[in-house]
Amino acid sequence: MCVSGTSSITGGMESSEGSSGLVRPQPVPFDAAAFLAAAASASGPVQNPQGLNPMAFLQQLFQNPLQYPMGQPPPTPNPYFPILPPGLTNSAFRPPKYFNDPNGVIANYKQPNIPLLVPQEDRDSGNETSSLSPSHTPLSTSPTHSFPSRSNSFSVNQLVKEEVGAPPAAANPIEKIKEEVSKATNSFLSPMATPKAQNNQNPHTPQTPQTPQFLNSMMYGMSPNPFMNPFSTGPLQIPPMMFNPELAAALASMNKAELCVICGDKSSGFHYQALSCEGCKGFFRRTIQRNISYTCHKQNKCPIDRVNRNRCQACRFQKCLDMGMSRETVRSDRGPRKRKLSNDDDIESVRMCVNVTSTVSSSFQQHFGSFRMCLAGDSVAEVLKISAVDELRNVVKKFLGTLPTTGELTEADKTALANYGMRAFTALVCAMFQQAKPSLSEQPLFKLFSQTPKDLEVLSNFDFKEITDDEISIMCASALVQPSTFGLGNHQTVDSFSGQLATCLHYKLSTRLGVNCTSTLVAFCGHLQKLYN
DNA sequence: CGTCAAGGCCAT
DNA sequence: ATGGCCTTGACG
Ligand SMILES: [Zn+2]
Ligand SMILES: [Zn+2]
Repeated sequence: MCVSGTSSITGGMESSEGSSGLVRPQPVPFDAAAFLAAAASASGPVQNPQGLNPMAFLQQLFQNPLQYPMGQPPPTPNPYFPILPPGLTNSAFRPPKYFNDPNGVIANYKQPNIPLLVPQEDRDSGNETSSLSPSHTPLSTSPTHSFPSRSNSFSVNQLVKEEVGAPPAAANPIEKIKEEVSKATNSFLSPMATPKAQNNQNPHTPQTPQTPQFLNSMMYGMSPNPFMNPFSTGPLQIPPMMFNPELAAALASMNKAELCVICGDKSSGFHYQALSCEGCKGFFRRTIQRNISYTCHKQNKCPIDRVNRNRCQACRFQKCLDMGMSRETVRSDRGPRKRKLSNDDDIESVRMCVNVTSTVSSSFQQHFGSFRMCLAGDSVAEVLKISAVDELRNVVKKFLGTLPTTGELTEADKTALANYGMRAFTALVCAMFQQAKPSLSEQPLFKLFSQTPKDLEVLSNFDFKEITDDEISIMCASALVQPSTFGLGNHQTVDSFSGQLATCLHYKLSTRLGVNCTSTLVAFCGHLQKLYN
């Protein structure tokens, strides 16, 4: 069941040199007909009893082939596969009633707060900026300070817009942090990916189903927006959504939820976490707000439908609860919802990036050597001298052991990450060094590539020449910390940390590339994903 | 700015 | 009390 450390990447390939190579994992065949039959005959949300490959199901839907980006199906059946049988329209992928979620895995999924290795006590003492600056050369063009610190909109126009403001000299260290924040706001702090469908359509032509904003909620229960983490698989552990627009569209179209799950009237969206009509919404709110209790005068079995829903308040309220309406989401105080993000959070976000980056970067250089120093001098980075897969796996596991959060994973999980990510890791390192200094491709590490030369081709589309050591470290760590790894015991931690790494990379790129950081990050993530095919 | 999901309003 | 429609505020 779990990925053992022995032989999942090193296949039985005998290369002529006798060195073990990195083998591309292959997708396994999938019996789509059997799965569709099971789906058609099911009366509720379909379980995935055999742990079948979800991508193959979607492939059936869309004749064009989709690649399964993770290479292999999950080793254990995934009971949360949320595909409904055709014809079941009143579907809402919300816990607790619409998922098979007996243990509340989805309903209770939350991103944990990851403790950082860097202590935070001197957060106000103002020495932080020194760690910001070394690799941060101020943008040559005039910085864009005059943007509001938190923009509510994200548009290309705004990004492309040139600002010609004089940079205010920031003497106060805290001002410098704020300056960092505001500089990063329009690139680093804005959404990484806006998977907008092309909406240049004629308003009179039938609209192709757009991906609703709440698709993430439907797919991921209460988890945070997966679009913010390009690597996230969500608790369902399906392939990263960012690179599967078809997957998103398919699930969106299958989630045409129109009816109130309580009375069957036309629904007006989610209310108190249940798909419901205006009537049931108001009824539930009044009941909770005024703390009313009802009694059924029959057997607590009154049918609730559109015409009869007012016959018995007790049974209606009970059905509201049964269908998943939550008391907690009725606001008791009249006040507005609390905002989740503030300027302080922006500062905190930048601080997190700085801390995580410095930890990862120093550990990376300690284990694998410095990219920039290798290019500058005659010394060859240690990583390039690695000649055997087992050796690489050991160093990688040691590296993972020193990172925040992955250091706390079990040995088996670290092994799983190393096995899954080693190929991409090697490809990244080789591509970086080769691009910057072609003569280095004589080094032993490149020999591990004899079986998969295409990896370097894939990465040749990405320009690594100007890259910094910090960025390399984060990129390589990202290659290893992939939530789509199979057999993880602690998937949640990996998912979360992969998001932090992506955020760090986004931030680092923003200090070097300004407004181009987002597109660069997305491009990198896209290329990286191909290495797991 | 548009969407989602909260509360409020008020004719029925 | 109900529920169709409106306003509001957070979020992306
Ligand atoms: Zn209803
Ligand atoms: Zn009743």
